[in-house]
Amino acid sequence: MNRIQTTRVEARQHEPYEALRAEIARQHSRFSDRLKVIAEFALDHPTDMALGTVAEVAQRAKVQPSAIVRFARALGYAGFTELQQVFRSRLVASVAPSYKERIAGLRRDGDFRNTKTPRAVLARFASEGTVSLEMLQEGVSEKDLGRAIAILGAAHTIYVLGLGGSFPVATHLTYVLRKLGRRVVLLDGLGSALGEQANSATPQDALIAISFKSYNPDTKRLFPELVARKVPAVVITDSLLSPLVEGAKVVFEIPDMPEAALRTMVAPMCLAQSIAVGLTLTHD
Amino acid sequence: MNRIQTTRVEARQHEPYEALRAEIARQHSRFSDRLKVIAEFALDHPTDMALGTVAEVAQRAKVQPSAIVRFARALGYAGFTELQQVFRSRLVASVAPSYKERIAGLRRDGDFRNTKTPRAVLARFASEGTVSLEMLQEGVSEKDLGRAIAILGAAHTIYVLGLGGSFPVATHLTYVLRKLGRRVVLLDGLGSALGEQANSATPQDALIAISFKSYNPDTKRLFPELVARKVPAVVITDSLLSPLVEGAKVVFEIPDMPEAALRTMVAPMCLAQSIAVGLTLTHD
DNA sequence: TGCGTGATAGAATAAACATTCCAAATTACT
DNA sequence: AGTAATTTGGAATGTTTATTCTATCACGCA
Repeated sequence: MNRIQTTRVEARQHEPYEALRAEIARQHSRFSDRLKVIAEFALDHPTDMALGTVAEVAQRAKVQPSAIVRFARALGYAGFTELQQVFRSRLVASVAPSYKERIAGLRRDGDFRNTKTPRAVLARFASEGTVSLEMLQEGVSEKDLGRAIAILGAAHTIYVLGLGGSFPVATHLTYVLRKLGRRVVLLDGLGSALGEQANSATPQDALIAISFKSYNPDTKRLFPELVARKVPAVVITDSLLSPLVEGAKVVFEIPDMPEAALRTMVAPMCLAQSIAVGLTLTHD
Repeated sequence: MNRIQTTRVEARQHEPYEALRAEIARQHSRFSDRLKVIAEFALDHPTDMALGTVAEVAQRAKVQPSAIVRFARALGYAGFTELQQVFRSRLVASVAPSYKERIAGLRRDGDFRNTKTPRAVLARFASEGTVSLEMLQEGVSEKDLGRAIAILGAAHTIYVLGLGGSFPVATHLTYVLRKLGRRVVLLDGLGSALGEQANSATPQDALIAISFKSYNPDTKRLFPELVARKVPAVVITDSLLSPLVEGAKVVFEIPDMPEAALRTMVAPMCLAQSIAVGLTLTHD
């Protein structure tokens, strides 16, 4: 009985499931013995109801499979399968809403669809940026950050690789690192000397590479070379399937947002800055 | 809100699913075409993988059911059913919004003040970024945006001036503008030729200049020159007392945040991007 | 005690399902 | 260019799974 009240708080999020709970509670007294057993089991073990087969649920609830089906029918469903969908909706609702769902939520708030005025464009990019920052905060682990900082902190010289759309991130990172007194080489490919710029990198140095879809060809080419030369690499990219993942010591994954008008560099910039500033902590 | 954050964190700690993600990423390059498609689908739609039947998943991923099974076997599982258990474990792990998580969430929020761990640094910068994006949205007027876009839209060539800490914003703006097919000159001072780079600017062109405290000396010198030559100027800076204000046609003021550890370029980046994309609207 | 009503267990059945198999197609190799 | 090897699509297969059926059981009532 308590159970029903306490979960009420979340009722709005998974409506159908909560409605089912209420219905089961309401009908409980009218049920036959066996149905009562099943009703209690269902309220206590919603996850089992969602994922188990009829036979499994029956065994756990210590009843016959047919009783489970009768239970579903008693609640007005065509069969167990239909009832199970409701329990599954609870799982789906509880899982961390993906980028897609969050954006969908945002769109409902603002008038995102009609990106007709400059102001709306700004609003859209600002919102996307906010979401991406939130996701960044949640998605980056203390462990990865620590390892990245350790690698860069131990480096004699830090090589920064970020071309094309990622170049602003690279320049910003370079700027901050230099402000903090680090030796930094920005691999900017100036004079088509990208390879030569990276020639002096050794295993005592470190590489931090930034690249997103569609990955810059020069980045794609140079990164494996440096990895092959045993230069420890920290990577900021958009997918574990990125060409920069193989051989990297640490990978920060910043997934792209679906339906984004244009990739926002807000999160990568923020992460880069955090890594750089994080370097100062180890030296206190 | 708490729930979302904590489940994300837990998901990362939750071994089997994350291990599977890593394994899929590791093997991705070795997979055949069809298997690659499925691998990407699996990473993108874990919930579908958890709850769907082979036929459903196959349909959604636009492959044959048999390919799904082959995918599971390629990863070392006996079949799809076994693979699916791993995806289901993610759902199970994400449910259970117990008091445990709330405590974890609260502690993170409490950690906010003392910026001692890399994670706290990230949290701080991300929060600052979020705030600055909100303020940007509120502080920028439709009118200024429209005027800035009109000026840049009418320009034959757009000159972008942003040095020092603002250089990343300048490179990003340049990148986006060029993607959109604009003629852009990035005044980067390469080879100490800043003045020469700007020589060709005329009143038919436009200048967009970005600079923040402490204002870059070269920017401070060059900007008035261009204004004197009647090049219409749009400015992004931090104060109306900035050296870039005099002579500017439009000024976007993005004040520095009090107690900011380091100026975040998040808002300027976002504004720059919005202006650039806003240019496309007038041409529809 | 005997009859009737409804519940139940367990087997029977039918549907859904994952998996396997094989021919065709594509790719790699000689 | 020809052959082997791999990949792929789609139907066939065998298994699992939900559902239905029926005989039996429990219980209330006269």
